Amino acid sequence: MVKLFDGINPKNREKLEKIFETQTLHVKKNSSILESIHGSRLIGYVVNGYLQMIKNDPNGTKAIIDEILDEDTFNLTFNYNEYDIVAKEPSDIILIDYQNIININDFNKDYYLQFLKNLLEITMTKTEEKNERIEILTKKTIRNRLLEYFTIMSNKHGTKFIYLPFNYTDLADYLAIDRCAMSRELKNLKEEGFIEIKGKRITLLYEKYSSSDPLINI
Amino acid sequence: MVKLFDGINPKNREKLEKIFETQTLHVKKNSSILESIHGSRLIGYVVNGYLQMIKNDPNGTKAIIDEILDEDTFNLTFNYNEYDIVAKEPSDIILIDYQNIININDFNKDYYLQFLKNLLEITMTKTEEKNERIEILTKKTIRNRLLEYFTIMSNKHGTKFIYLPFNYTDLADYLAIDRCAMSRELKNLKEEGFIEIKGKRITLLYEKYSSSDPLINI
DNA sequence: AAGTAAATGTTGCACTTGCAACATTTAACA
DNA sequence: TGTTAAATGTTGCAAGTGCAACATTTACTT
Repeated sequence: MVKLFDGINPKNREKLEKIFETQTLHVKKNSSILESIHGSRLIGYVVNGYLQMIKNDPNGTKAIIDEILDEDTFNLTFNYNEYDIVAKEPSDIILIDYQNIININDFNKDYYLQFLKNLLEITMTKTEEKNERIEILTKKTIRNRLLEYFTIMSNKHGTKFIYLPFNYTDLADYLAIDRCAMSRELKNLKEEGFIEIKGKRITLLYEKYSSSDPLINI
Repeated sequence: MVKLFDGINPKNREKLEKIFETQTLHVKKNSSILESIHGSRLIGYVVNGYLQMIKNDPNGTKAIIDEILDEDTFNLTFNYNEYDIVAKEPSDIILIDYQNIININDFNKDYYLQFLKNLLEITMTKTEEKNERIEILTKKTIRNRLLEYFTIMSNKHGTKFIYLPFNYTDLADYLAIDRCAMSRELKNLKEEGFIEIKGKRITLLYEKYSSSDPLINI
């Protein structure tokens, strides 16, 4: 997985940060970064910590739009749509105004080009991740969403073991289903012998899954 | 909306296409492009036409992952996840192997930089669009999905009139809901006086919408 | 270690929605 | 223009799920 400053030595990275006029942010757990930022489009780089891009409904429903882990990058645009970035863990972030990246025209240092390519690569990968997310959310039943999620995770890491990257409450939010109903369905899947659960480790006991055919047990 | 070759004159565009070894594709209506491509990661540019990135479930459920209109750009990666690109209208496409874009190192022509910036800009905007999609799919009821979609479209164009970019069958697929159930709910919304429907033109009759509060009529 | 908050497990019930089956309208095309 | 296909409208019903309310476990905090 490419990171934002890959292939750029510390000295050149420092130069870049100066040119971009980056600002550094230390965010406490459970606090938002919205009040401490300005600009119309920002690139954020998480040095360490864990962020969530969320959209709060007035009715209390929390939609997890994106999750941003260590050394990950996100972009935030301020328009008609208001998202919030909340630190689930204490986080250190670097913020760059997108315009400062783009407006550099005759700066033909190779590390600037490298930076652009990194950012492009990261953004494209992000798009693919979002495609997967969309694919999951397209499933109509809780069972199919869970199985689709498991299958994707399993394929991604090439093993039948899945370590959930977040807790079950957040997983329910991520899959956009009711936590209690999810809990019920996980129990069903366990009892029917399709999965095994030990804390945040889930083992897939089925060979192949398609949402139409019955599951094939091994 | 930035397009892939914006700010690049025809002569330089031609040079770029040569260096990138682009291939041109003419796709008939309702046919897939999967069989005619190779590479591990592709950038596609739709000269004219209309494409859909879809994921077919064995049970016949069609998930619309992305829709690609005229002069739009998409990226396609071949990994564990198999998507299909289908032309809903006869389309002309330019395909570029992503590696050919990235592997150019000491080519410091300004139009190459411009191209990279365009691609970056487009990809970021794409990410935001997918965020909106995710936001919609996060809603748990048909009514809320419809209203969220309408609100986003309305805000985007700054008017209370919405012209659906596709037919109702596809809209249902896009919102990942049953077409019949959607038809039923649209009827309800009409009868309750929240919207007005004339073909593919929908007029919003409410001032503000939040999925918790009751709708405010005007 | 005690006390509090957060996360997880459980279950009944009302309601929404997917599904199926069919009618009707509109579009496509020879 | 007539014929066929596609899109849209309608509705009963069974099934799945959100919601609420609560029990229990685990994680924090001082």
